[in-house]
Amino acid sequence: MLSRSVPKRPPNSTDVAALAGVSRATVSYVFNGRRDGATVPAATRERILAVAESIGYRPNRTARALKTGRTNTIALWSASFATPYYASVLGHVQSLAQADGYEVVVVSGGSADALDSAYLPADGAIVIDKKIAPTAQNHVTVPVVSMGAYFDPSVDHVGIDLYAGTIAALAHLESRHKKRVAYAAWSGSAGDVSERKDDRIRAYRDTVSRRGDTLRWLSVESRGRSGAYDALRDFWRAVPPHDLPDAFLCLDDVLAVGLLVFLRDNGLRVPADVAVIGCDGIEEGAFQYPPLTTLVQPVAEASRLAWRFLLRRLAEPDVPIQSAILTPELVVRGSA
Amino acid sequence: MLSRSVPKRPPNSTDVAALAGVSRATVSYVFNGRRDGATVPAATRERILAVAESIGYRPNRTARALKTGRTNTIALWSASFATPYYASVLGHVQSLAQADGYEVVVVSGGSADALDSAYLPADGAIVIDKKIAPTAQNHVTVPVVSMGAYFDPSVDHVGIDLYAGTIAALAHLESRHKKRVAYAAWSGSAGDVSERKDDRIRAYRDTVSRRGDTLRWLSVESRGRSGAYDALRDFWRAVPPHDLPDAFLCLDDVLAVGLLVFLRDNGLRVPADVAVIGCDGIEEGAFQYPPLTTLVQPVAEASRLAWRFLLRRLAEPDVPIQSAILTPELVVRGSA
DNA sequence: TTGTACGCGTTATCAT
DNA sequence: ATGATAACGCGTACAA
Repeated sequence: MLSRSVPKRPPNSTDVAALAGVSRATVSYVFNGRRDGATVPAATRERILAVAESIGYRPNRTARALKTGRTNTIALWSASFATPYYASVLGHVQSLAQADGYEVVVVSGGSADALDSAYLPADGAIVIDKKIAPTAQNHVTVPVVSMGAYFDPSVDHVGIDLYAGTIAALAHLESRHKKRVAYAAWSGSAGDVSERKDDRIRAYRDTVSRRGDTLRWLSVESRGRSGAYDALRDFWRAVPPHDLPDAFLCLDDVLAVGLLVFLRDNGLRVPADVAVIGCDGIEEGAFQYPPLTTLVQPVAEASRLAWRFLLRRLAEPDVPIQSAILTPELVVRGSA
Repeated sequence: MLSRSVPKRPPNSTDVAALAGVSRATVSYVFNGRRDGATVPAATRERILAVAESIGYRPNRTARALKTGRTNTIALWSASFATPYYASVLGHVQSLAQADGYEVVVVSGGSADALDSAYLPADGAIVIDKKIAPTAQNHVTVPVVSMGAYFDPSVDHVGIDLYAGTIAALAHLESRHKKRVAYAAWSGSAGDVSERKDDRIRAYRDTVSRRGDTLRWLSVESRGRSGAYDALRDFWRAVPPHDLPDAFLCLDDVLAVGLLVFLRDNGLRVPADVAVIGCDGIEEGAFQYPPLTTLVQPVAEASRLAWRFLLRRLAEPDVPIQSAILTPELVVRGSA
């Protein structure tokens, strides 16, 4: 006969109740208190806690969730978490949530359907740079906080106004006498870069058009620094020398780094020959050569607000739409 | 009378059953099939699916989890997700898991207790660079796959043998006639750097001692590139010039970048005056100036294996310990 | 303090 | 071959 007992069923409240000589209700009250404010006598309470401790009892989260309708989990949705900017948002949100007793489940790709309250075990969601709101069409039934540069104003949101920021960046380039500013962005699925609704792109389009300058686009197919590097290599071959840009405004810092390194590798002086401005403010940029001038997004603040909005909404489902618009800061370093 | 109905309770299987004129069991069979292989006739099946679709029914994940004991969620544990290497692991694991119908909940910090199966809604966990195994002491009751350079061989694991890799890096430095190699690491909580059990540090200690060379340590208090930068600044001031290292081996690439930039900023030639070797192989390193020589960890492969091990363990709890040890590759670029 | 209904899907067992 | 009945998983919270 093996001493190893049969695969142990985790202890449940019935076990605790039996061993402590009380009912399951009392066990529950010890762990959760009760609505009416009444309190379990210290003696019983201690006894129950002692038993629970000794057999390693902890209330089953799933059962609790089924009964209360709360999972104490939120979803964080972004295109990718392997990207420094989103990774940093995750870092912030996760530590805020964890501090308040919530778990964070990460979701990326897929459709809005994935935010189905029944299907995804989450009480709410923070969605980054994507317009997802509960509608009749999709299955999104949990409260959503929309966050980032591309946000949905019809739900709680923490927007970041990159329109104004981009204009500031363009003004900066103008002050440095840059005449041929190009915009560089990942091509993605959202149609041609030049027609994207992104605030950065709109601001570039509006401003440059108003000035009567030519719109110049660099569309980068493949994600990552090397994707940007390769795209610029091809671009540099394809475009006639007299028509090459003297500055690049980039959708994000990762892209900017790719361009920067290509320019460096090819003996072009940055910013004298070609200036580069990024967006996001990831630490890596400040450690580039030259250090990247960039539009710094207030990630910490945005995360804090997003989390606060979501927590509030969970507590008070009927509060009016919560809104905050933050502004990025143009940090001028060496690259422009 | 408002047309807005009362806050809608999400539809459940009883609703579907009623509208389709069948029992809840049949509804369930349509969604899950039945054990005995019997099949629901096409006619009824279509009817049920149509009803379900029309009222937006989807099986409640929590109830399902309570009954089956499966959440279809796994936990991924690491020290931080805001760091490029861990972020990249997350990216891989998340997309693998999602493809197999699992959600990923991210956990960091805290104690092993957080992996309590009852407390954390997860069927299993992948733990990176941390020794956490189910023991009598903690509440870890779910299967754990230990992954990374610092792993636990008593459970399923995908180890990365940085001992051998570090020796290769040291050999490389020797071939470049570097005589005074220092090891740079984050100080962290695990005691003095020089006494850490990390394979990289052990390999450095063993090798350099055997050669009869001096062990040189740079302990970095504050995380991030700028933490490393500042630490090296202080170090450079404190150490007498004739005793300064001519090479740094770094615990990871982020640290290496910080050192690299300090050296660059201070007119030291890399690698001629001081060589730098990192560890991890994050893309950023290849885009540094000079490009970072580094020990590249096989993240994609390791993630794939970890996920496969976990899936297997969930399906067959009793398989013998699954083990894989991968080797990193020293990629020589400009910095050493 | 306790008995008990409830949240909701699953599945073994029983009935046509 | 089809489908229904009912017990079950586990904690919560109301009525007593």
